[in-house]
Amino acid sequence: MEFPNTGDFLAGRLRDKLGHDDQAYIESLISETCEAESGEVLVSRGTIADTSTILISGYVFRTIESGNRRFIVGIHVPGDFIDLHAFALKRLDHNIVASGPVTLGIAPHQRLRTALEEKPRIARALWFATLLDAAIHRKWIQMLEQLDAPRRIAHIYCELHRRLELIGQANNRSLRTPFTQIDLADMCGVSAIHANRAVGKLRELELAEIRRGDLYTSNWDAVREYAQFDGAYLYSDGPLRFDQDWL
Amino acid sequence: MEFPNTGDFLAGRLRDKLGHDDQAYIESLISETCEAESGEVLVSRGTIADTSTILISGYVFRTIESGNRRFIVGIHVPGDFIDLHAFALKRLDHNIVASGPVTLGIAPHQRLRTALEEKPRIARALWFATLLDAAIHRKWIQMLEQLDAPRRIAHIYCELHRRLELIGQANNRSLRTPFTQIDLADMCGVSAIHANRAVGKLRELELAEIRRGDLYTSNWDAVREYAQFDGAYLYSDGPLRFDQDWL
DNA sequence: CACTGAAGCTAACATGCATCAATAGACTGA
DNA sequence: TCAGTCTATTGATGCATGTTAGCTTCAGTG
Repeated sequence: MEFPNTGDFLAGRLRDKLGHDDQAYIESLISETCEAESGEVLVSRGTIADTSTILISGYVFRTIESGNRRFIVGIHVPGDFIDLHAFALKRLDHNIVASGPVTLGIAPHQRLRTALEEKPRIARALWFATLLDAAIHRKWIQMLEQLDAPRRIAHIYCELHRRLELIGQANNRSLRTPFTQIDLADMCGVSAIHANRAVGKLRELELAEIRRGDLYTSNWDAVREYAQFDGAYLYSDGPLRFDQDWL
Repeated sequence: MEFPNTGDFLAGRLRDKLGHDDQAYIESLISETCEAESGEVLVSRGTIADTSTILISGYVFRTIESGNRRFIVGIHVPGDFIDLHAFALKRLDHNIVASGPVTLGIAPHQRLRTALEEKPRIARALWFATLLDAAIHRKWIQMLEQLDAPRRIAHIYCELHRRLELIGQANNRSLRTPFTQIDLADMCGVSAIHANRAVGKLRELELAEIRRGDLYTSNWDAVREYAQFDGAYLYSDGPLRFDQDWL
């Protein structure tokens, strides 16, 4: 299986936590890749699947529909397993939707099952990945409890920037996404109009300019301070040393 | 190891998903039990632990301190593993605090390690438990994005009621907790004054009376409808049939 | 080129919530 | 018993955000 930049981004969040051979093994779980268009529902709530999916390029949202409105409860960047839960829980409690064009890797559950049997370190790595998802969820909860709309938007971009950094795809001056202001509103739990005001406020404060989802800034540090961003929850400070501590 | 009502509540969220022998095995992971008082910090952010903890009785909060305010990002009921992450992540990104007096079971990581080696079904059950935590987190995110303060409070009580039901500790007419209005405020991301008004609104609407954390209602269905509560995200509809599907 | 639809933007008014101030009740310890 | 503290409660005021409406900008596309 050939990838755009093999091994560098795949299992991105496990970077430094797995050896090169383990990363290659995870890549071997993928039976095929496919493309999807913006807005396409990749995994539907309630569907019972026999494959799981790795995001290779682009962004996807985890969304929950409720009362004819959509809420975004999470975002994924390349290298993330986006529906590993489907493997253990069988069905998902939410939808997974492409934001912009995406490339996906398909991992049949059969291969995952074999991997869990034969490679305990892989099993722990996958568990770690789901724990990291939970840690990110907790941060979002706190963010929603604590921050006003402009800060929420800034925080979301700070988190994405850090996560892209971890897979070597971050840029010093900008962060390109296909997000609309409606998407930002659905992430922050505010109206689209208010998301627009919040974007305007970041511009007015000369912290960042957000145009069609792309964020431009000359001072990421100032943005991070404004959003009270502390990336410790991403557990990206070096290896977890599974080998010594586990099994 | 003897428990108040052995096997009935422990690994409560795995109820129906594990056989009796597996439940007994999980109980055997506990080396000792201990008590703690209200407000006691059971696990501190950043601490490196070599044990994990099961909640046997009482309630605990997951809290994040930020800007000299406390935010509650999750609640646990008896039967929950409260710091299983500490086993895989080594350190936690948040604190765990007792709400009211609690009884805890201590599971040394050494025993967990052995369990993961020897009992793949236990490993999957623990993974399932952490996935369920993540699903609950996602629901909280949606709740914070969608609902106003009175509905958030109602939703939190609905969730707790359902989770207590799953361990056979729910009551038709009431739900007893040691939560203060300040606790409710910290869960909902509103001020304590506004939490008071939200509680007042539930009273005014004759949906529920909340006094010193205890909720009394004659109509849980009405409360659930008001909070737009749908418990599907708790994955409590029968066994997952690990045996057939996994390994 | 004009048309079209989606996205971005703005204004005006209504509501949710924060904040400050003040009070009352409940528990605790001297 | 009393004082002190935590919790619950209420009113007044201002900011944050929702809602409705209408407008502009821009990227297709005919």
